[in-house]
Amino acid sequence: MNPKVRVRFAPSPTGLLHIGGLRTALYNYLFARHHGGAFVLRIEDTDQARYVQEAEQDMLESLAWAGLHPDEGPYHQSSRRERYAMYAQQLVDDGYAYYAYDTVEEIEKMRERLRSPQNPNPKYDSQTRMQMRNSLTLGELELQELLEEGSEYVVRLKVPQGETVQFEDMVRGPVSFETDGLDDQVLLKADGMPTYHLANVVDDHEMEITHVIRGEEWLSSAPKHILLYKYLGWEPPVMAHLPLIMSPSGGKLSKRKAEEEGIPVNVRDYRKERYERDAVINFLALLGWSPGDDRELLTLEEMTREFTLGRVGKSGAIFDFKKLLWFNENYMRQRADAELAEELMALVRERGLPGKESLTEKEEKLSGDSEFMAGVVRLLKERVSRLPEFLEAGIFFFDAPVQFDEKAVKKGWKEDTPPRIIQYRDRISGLEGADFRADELKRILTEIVEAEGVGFGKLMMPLRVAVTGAGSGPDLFETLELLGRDEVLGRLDRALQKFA
RNA sequence: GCCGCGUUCGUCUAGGGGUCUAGGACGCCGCCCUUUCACGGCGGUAGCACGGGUUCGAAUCCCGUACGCGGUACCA
Repeated sequence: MNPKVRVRFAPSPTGLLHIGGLRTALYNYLFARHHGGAFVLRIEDTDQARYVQEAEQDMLESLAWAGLHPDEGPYHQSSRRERYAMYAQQLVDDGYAYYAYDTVEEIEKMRERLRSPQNPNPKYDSQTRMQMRNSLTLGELELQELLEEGSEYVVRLKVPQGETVQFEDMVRGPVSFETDGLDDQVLLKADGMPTYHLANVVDDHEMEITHVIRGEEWLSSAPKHILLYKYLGWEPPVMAHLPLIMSPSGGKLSKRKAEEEGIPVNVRDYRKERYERDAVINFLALLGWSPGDDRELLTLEEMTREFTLGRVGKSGAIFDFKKLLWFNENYMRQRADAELAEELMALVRERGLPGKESLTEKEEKLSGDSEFMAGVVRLLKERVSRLPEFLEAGIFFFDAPVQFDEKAVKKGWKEDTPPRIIQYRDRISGLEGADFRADELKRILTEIVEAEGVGFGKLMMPLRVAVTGAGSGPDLFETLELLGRDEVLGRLDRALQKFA
């Protein structure tokens, strides 16, 4: 336990919370909780052009859904601009940064001029800065003039030449960069907003963040941050760069790729599709981390107890959707039927039944009957992976089948079938209320097939097709019981007519 | 191109010099259970990227190659 530990999750509100972002948040959360420290939420809204209105709300809701409750925040960088400007000025005053007046066109011109096969992306760096228009190259007078004109400028970090920046990454071990490979990063943009680099360093310091746990895409900019801490006279936090979540086809799991491969990418989608919260968390935790033994199903508490950065892997992890489903099945089956039924009912209220424009009175009544819905859950629980699938797999519970599985019909409905169905129909039609039970229904069927001297399937198969439209499904007698006598009789009559 | 990071079954991973003829999980395949389908049980398939070292001994340490990924913006 180290109560001094403070970590932050710092998403930028440029879109909905990404599933990879949730994992980063989770690892931060687990680390903080493991050490009894604080988990801080900070919104990095320094890019006004890419700001998305609903993003922040979504982050908050998604984090809450995931159960990752921040101890502090959300803090907003947009409301702290004076701080950044102040430190940027300090850096300039101390000679670690400078004003640059180059327009984007001028920079682009420089790039075009220097671009070559060997150097496809020329940088604004110690090699080129003396050829640009900045406070290092411009004369006193010219500078004065620009200032008076109110010309736009940015503040750039003056990266030193020939130095090596080294730091210890908690996931990767020692990492080092040559400053010659770094560019003179813009710290303060022309609109007065800081870039991520300045803002995150200032905030992490002022918010007393002890450990920066973030995605590997930040590894390359870490040396710039280390430099900034040094120039600002601050102790840098411990860094930990997490491996990326990859798409099955390779590469970072981007929105486009994920969607192409049928993987929901926004946490909101998981909420909407009613994935089990614990399943998503458990799955994400194990995507890049392991408790060190063979356990796979872990509670948040267990994960918290076991979590250390040392057990986080170094290589990217491919998002295995099937494994997520396995976790989802596991957690879903642990829940009570009644509870799942409640959720299912809410789902129906929200989006109706699959394939139906609107609900009929009967559908309305059935889907609002918690006992009936719990029955649907009970019969289908071992056969579906996600909550909405109860509706898809159990649509026949609400209405007599319209479509009949052709193969099942062909296989099960023979010449001699109708008389047996009629026989069964007549027998069960005599069952009153409470007698219309699975065991009784099975007994009667057994009697008939035995009397006829045929196998169970001879009657069961056509019966199932007639009632559900499919060749397979949950226990037939339980299904009949749940459907109720009148409904079953009606369906049998319809089928008899249809296949006559 | 340059810089950085990485590389154990198809996938997620355990493994941190001998106990590894490399363990678990998902997936896949088969068998059992069940006169359906699932669930469950049992079993199987499959991997240390490659090449050099170091060492009595290397999946484990070092170097190189290959491949992958990330970065290379007044985006985060």
